[in-house]
Amino acid sequence: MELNTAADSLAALGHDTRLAIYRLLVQAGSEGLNAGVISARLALAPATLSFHLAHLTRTGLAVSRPEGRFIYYRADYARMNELLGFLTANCCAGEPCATTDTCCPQGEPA
Amino acid sequence: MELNTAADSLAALGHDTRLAIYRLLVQAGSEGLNAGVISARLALAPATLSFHLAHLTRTGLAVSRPEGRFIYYRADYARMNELLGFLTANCCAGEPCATTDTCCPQGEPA
DNA sequence: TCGATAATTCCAGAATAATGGAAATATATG
DNA sequence: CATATATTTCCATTATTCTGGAATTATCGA
Repeated sequence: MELNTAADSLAALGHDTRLAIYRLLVQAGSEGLNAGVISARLALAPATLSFHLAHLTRTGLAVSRPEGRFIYYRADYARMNELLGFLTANCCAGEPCATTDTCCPQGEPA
Repeated sequence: MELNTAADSLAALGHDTRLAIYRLLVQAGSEGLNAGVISARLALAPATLSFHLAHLTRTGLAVSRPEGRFIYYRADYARMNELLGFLTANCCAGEPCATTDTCCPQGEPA
């Protein structure tokens, strides 16, 4: 993953409202949630929600699927894990990193 | 970790220059790097670097330690892992999430 | 103590992002 | 077909963030 792409994704998550939306999607699982449900749960104006959903979708963190009049959004878990991997990759300068404070509790990722 | 705090941290990482700085710190390990080294490696104006380092420090992702005329910065790995944990917590709506595409390859975190 | 080096703070201009009302698009239902 | 519902797009306003030159603070070495 390019630094540039990772930064875009992190910026997408770096906003209270978008992060709240994203967490709903992560928790919702593979079914996802439609825009109306999200709008109701977070009390967001439709235009505002649309703006943020578009942002999450543009960066690949969320994926949309039309279903009749509704549009369902779900978190792309593969994308999420790529992003998490990017942050920890090549960490700790070769120190045994599972023991250096709490870096990489599962050991240095590939 | 509060949503609000997580969003601030993610926003801090959601900028090309800051993410580049943070990755240098993550790779540098517990010694960290001083501002001059970072400035040289990324070709940043001192004021600009200072601004971004302050941002990373304010959110707790980086920690500074003065050493003579130099100020060393290092990544706070514990903080990083809290943040990563926040993103995946309660994921996948109870589906067996290690098998749902690639969510939580190590299984649902606590 | 003085000059050099490291880094920060101050500041203002430039750029970018967020918000939500209103109009537009699309689908469903009677 | 007409109406209701779901969502998006358009647009203008407001707010926030980024950038880097210049001044400032602090430490080092001769």
